[in-house]
Formats: sequence, C-alpha cells, structure tokens
Amino acid sequence: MRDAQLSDDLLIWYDRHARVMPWRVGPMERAEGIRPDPYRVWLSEVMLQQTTVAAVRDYFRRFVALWPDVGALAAAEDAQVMGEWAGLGYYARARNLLACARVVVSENGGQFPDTRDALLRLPGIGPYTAAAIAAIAFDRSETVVDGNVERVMARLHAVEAPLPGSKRQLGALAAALTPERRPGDYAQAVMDLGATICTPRNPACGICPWRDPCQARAEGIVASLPRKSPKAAKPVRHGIAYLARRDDGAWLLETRPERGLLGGMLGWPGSDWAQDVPPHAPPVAADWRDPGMQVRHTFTHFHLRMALRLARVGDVSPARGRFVPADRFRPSDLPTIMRKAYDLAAPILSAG
DNA sequence: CATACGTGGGA
DNA sequence: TTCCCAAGTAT
Repeated sequence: MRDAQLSDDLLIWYDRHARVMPWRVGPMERAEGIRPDPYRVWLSEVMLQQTTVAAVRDYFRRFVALWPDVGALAAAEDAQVMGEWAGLGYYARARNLLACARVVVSENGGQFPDTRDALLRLPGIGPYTAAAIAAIAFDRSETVVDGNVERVMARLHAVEAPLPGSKRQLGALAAALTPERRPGDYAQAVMDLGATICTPRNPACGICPWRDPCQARAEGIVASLPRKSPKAAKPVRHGIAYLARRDDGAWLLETRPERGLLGGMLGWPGSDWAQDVPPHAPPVAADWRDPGMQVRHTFTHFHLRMALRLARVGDVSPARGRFVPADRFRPSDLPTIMRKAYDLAAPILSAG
C-alpha cells in the first residue's frame, strides 16, 4: 500500500472519530476557515507533555480563563502561575512556560514563531512540541513523534528493536507518512489512534483503520511492541516535613529553589530526602510533636516516605520559610506531596 | 546516551 | 500492592 493511501485512510478515520477537546478547532469552525490559536496550541501541548488528556482538561480551561493570551500570561506573577500549575507535575514546564511567554512578548511582539526551527529555540519547546505547534497552528508539514507515534510505527512496521534505541528509525518511518495536506489534523490523528485504538495494552485492532497494513498484526506480535529496555528499580528515600501553624492561623511555608525537584513550588520546610533522613534543623524553635504520620508518595525515579512533625507556635521568627496568613493560603497551590501532608495535618492543627 | 523530573489511573 | 504508563525537555 502507498504511504499516501495510509495517511488518507487515517484522516478519513479522524474526521469521524476525532475527540472533542477544549484546545481543538472543530470541523464546523475549520470549514469556516478558522485556524487554531497558536497560544492555545502551545499551552495545551506543553500541558500534554507526559500528561494525560483527562488530567490536562481542567488546567487548560483555568489557564485560558485567567490568561486569555500570551501577553496576559507573560505579565502574570510567577507565584500565581506556579500555584495554578500545582498538581499537574513536571514543574519545570511551568517555569519554562512563563519564560517562553515573556520571550515571545519581549522579542517577537507577542507572536509565536511559525516554523519548527524557530519554535525549537524557545524554552520548554523540544522536538515534539515544536513540530506539533508548526503543524497544528501553522499548517506546516512537520512530523510529530511522541510515545503514541512511536508505538503506532513500531506496530505498523513490526519494528522489534527496543526503545529508546529505535527512536531514530521510528521517527523516519513516521516522517515517510506525514502528508503535505492537513499535516496538523494528521498529527493529531496518529496520536488519537495511539491513545484510543493502538493502546499499550489491549489494542482494539478489530476497529483500527490500519488493521490491514499492520505488519505486527500480520505476525501476531502486536502486544509485544514496542519493546523497551528494562528500567531501573525505584529506591526508597526518607525525609521529615515540619508543619507549623501560628496562633492567628498562618502556616509556615517556603518557596523551593528554582532548580531541582518541585523547583519553584510552595512546600513545607524540612529535611532533604535520602536513603536515611539527612541531618537537619527544624525551621523554627517549637514544641514539635510526632503524630506518627507518614506521607507515602512515588516520584518518577524514587519512592518517598515523608514523616511529619507538627507544632502550634506564637509570634516567632522562623529560620526558614515565611508565615502565610490563613486568608492567603490555598492548599491547591501545593504540589501533591505537600498537599497530602496538609490533608493529614490540618485537622489536628486546626482543632481547639 | 543516561538521568532527573510528577502525578493519577488502570491492570 | 505494585507496576506500568501518558501528546517530552533539559542537562
């Protein structure tokens, strides 16, 4: 079968099965010549990096309501943007999002560049996102290669070499299929196919638009592809977090360093996290209580067990962090690990 | 090329 | 419970 026939078949499938998403331009609007807003395409693609559509939906809606265009976002306070991103994960994305918005406004008059190469130079935009924005927002024939595309190509062409070594080969196979016409729809079509039909487990080959040309299906090896190199086991790390509440209801919090885990996010002062709890001092002198509570949380590359220490304090000066008044503290501004600690501690520190 | 970087849902 | 995984990027 010719490559052009394959991409045509997928576009026909996409026209009937495309999922509705807040950042997509529907068929009706597209028929009226409406193009996707590059700002919304960019924002959604950054949020979708390593993150499911279901998790992104409400964050995307909230962001565009608060900041309708790149100029508004560029003018936002760092702390507010980080707070709105809280819970979505990979917080370097939020820091880069702001940096990118400010570059676009200050160096490009608020217009996103319309080529893959120019987009690639912006913070937080890598090969995938640059191609996605160029194709979807600017109708350029660029090839998007994400996890979905890799999986679909590995199966369509029965590539048995394991990832990540096979990335280059899978990218070349994807490029050979990218059409000149409707490249943005095609890009989203392959990803939709991977997300809904050609899934990692239990793929729905019976209703796949590419079931006939699929080589892995012909060979009966769909379920085993793509092959992947084995992953390292996650070690367990331990730490202690200190939750202090002042008599007037204020909470002792700190903004974490820009670099590293949860960089730039609000959190409870505490020890570093290591195989054994590292030596450290509490953030403020107080009658610290051990409630026997532990927050268990799994990050990308380790499991964490974070023990809690709780205290009620008077009008003291902390060595670390700052007291945030109760009426200015939103638990939703906390990354999930820190919010779990709050959820455990709040009932105790709020009582009488 | 390998590693750091979050989270929630599903099997 | 545990493991895997999701529209990747930066270093």
